[in-house]
Amino acid sequence: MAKQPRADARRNRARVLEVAAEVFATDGLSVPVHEIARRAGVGTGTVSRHFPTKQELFAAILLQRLEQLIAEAELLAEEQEPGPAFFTFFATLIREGAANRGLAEALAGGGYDLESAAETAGLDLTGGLSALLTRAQEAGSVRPDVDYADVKALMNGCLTRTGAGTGTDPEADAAALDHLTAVVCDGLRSRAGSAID
Amino acid sequence: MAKQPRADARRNRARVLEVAAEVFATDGLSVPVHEIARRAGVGTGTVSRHFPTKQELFAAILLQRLEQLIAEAELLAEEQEPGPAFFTFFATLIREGAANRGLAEALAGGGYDLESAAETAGLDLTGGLSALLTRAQEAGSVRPDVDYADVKALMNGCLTRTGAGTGTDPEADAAALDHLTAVVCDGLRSRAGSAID
Amino acid sequence: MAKQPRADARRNRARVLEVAAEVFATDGLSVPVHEIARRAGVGTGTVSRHFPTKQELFAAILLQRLEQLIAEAELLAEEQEPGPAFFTFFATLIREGAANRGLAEALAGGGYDLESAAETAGLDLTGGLSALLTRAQEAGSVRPDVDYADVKALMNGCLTRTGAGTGTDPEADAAALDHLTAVVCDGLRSRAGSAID
Amino acid sequence: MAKQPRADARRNRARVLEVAAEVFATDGLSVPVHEIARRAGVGTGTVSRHFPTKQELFAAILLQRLEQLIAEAELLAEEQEPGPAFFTFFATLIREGAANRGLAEALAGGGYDLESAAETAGLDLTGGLSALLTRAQEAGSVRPDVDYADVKALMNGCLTRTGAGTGTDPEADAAALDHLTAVVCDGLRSRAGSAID
DNA sequence: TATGAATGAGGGTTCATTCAT
DNA sequence: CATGAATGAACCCTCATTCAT
Repeated sequence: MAKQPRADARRNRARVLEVAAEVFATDGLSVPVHEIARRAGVGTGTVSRHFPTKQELFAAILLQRLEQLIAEAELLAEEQEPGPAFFTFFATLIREGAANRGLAEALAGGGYDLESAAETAGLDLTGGLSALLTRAQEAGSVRPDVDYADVKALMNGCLTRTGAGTGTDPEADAAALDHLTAVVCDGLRSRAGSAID
Repeated sequence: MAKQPRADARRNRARVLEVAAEVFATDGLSVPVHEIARRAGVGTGTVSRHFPTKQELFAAILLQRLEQLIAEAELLAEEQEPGPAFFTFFATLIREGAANRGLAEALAGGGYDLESAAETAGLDLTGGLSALLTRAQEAGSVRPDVDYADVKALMNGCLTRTGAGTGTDPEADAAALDHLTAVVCDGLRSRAGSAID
Repeated sequence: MAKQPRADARRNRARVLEVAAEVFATDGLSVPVHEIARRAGVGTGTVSRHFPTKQELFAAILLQRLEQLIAEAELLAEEQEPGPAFFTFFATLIREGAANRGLAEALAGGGYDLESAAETAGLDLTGGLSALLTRAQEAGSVRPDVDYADVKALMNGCLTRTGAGTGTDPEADAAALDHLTAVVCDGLRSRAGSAID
Repeated sequence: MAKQPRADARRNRARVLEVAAEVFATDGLSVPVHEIARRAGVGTGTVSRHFPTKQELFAAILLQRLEQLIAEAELLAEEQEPGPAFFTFFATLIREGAANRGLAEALAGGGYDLESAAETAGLDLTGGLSALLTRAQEAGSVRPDVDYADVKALMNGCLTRTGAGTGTDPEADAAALDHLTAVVCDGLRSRAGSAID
């Protein structure tokens, strides 16, 4: 059992995480580190000490969130029927991403390779979602010819809807996003053949 | 007899466009202008002469491509039934974007406002796709409760599938993309109600 | 007890100011920021940190000097008769500008809008000099048909005398400048009619 | 007698001179060479062929003007009394400079050493003005304790009045300039002692 | 450990001058 | 000769990272 870091160090680390999460969520991953330090009320050096690289800060933020999401996935897997579990989780991810610009950027692959970071960290979003997907497919709730990558792509697509609709009515945006989510879920459920008419 | 620009200038301009198109397609819109100049074997000033601003270089490349695509859209609108016209064009856009990281970034809105650039240039991708969509909906080939933004979002989503394709087997990637496209088209076609089961 | 900036930062800032003041005084406002950094023995980023913009560096140097000069003007206004107060201050400005190419450039309006920068900073050179002028005119020490712009122009004129002084004998230059200043002051004092004879 | 350049070359040279004179007069010496070529309807290479360096273009323009002015000075010297000759020429220079931003910049020493260029070219503005000045001083029309450099400085001063008054009423500007000129002439005429009151 | 100042490479753009056509 | 495209150094500014205090 490793020695605990000093209490103030732990507090600072937590504070940086908290602020960075907010800032990345609001403004995306390209916010200068400097800005995060400023808002957290610490020096830039403090950020760098805890997260030697901006990428590592991304990882800490995003993987932390991912971990919670995976936990939710597991809970859903236990508590609900395969179909609803999958669809609920899918919608959750989308709402999450819509509320979190940085997460959306990372999921879309822009400028930060979340997937491999997760893998390195031993997290398995892929696994969590994959498991839900597979079960839903086995239960016949989701068409069998889609895979994890497809689902992720559809999720990313939904997320770009939000990006575009800035400056208008946030409630309308949210409604439109929910509607699109529903449409996509419909598509995933449908068992139709797929010739192009 | 219009006054032609000098032959060597045309060659260089073409070379810059060609190289930039390649580089943007491969590496995205954030490659330094300097790098494009280097690969084209010209000085940075030469790039700036032909395209005074990086944005104008984007425009030259992307709008040229867009123009062709819009022409295709119009052709399809004339020659095919509403449904197939829409779905074919949708698939075309996706294949195009998948082969072109820069285009995909621009379509997704990251770092370059393609939409308004197109508008300025008198191009109307929105209009082209919108028209196809509306007609397909009127013909009953596409569910009536999706709009242009939804379609664009789904397109963007498909495009992120490629991004993830970790370079293993390009043919498999292309096949997977086509499959996803087909799935999405299915979804757009389905007339089902949309309760989350 | 106000929070002091760090000692080394203060030293560097001071060093940059000092070097920049020297360099601008000697070589004018068009010296590259890079050069100032080099001579100060710091990186370009250090200059930018303290003075985010070249203009702000100008401001820091010139307004500081201006502030002192305005204070002098106010002191003179209180302690001396209107005439001497005005003429002394006028001569002071000229000597100052003669020793400071950057200040002279800024006063002449070349490349940096000192006037409006001063206004923004709450400084009012115009006001200071204007007030002295008006009072001297009311006291009958300065001919009533000149205005602030005239005075400023005459000052600028005197300053170009130095510019020409081809480096031969600095003492002789200074003497010549003082003499010219005296001549101009004579002219401002004279009450004669002004037909061109 | 050297061989004449080709007729079209002579025409081009003349055209460039003409346009450059206009442009420098209007916009100052910092206009890009490119812009002059463009307005003259020639290639940049043509400008460079005739005037290998921007400085040489300055010289050609400004010295040509200077030559005319010197001729005027000589004419005045012959045809008028010493005093009026001097004052008239002085006023002429000022009006010239006020109408010619480039000339004013050069006279003020900003970015181009007109004086030494003139010397190199065998022109002697100094001489022309100096001669007028000396004669006027000998005739008792100008105070004896000013020299050529003083006069030039006063002229430059007058010229900065114009620079400042942009954007308002051009006629008022011209009137103010004439008034200032008259004031300065008064000062040059005055025989008063010059203690600072 | 925390700080935040220092660093310096890297970005896009401009322009006097050169040189192939 | 004329052309104007090509050049590339120079400019100012940004920011992730390092390191003296």
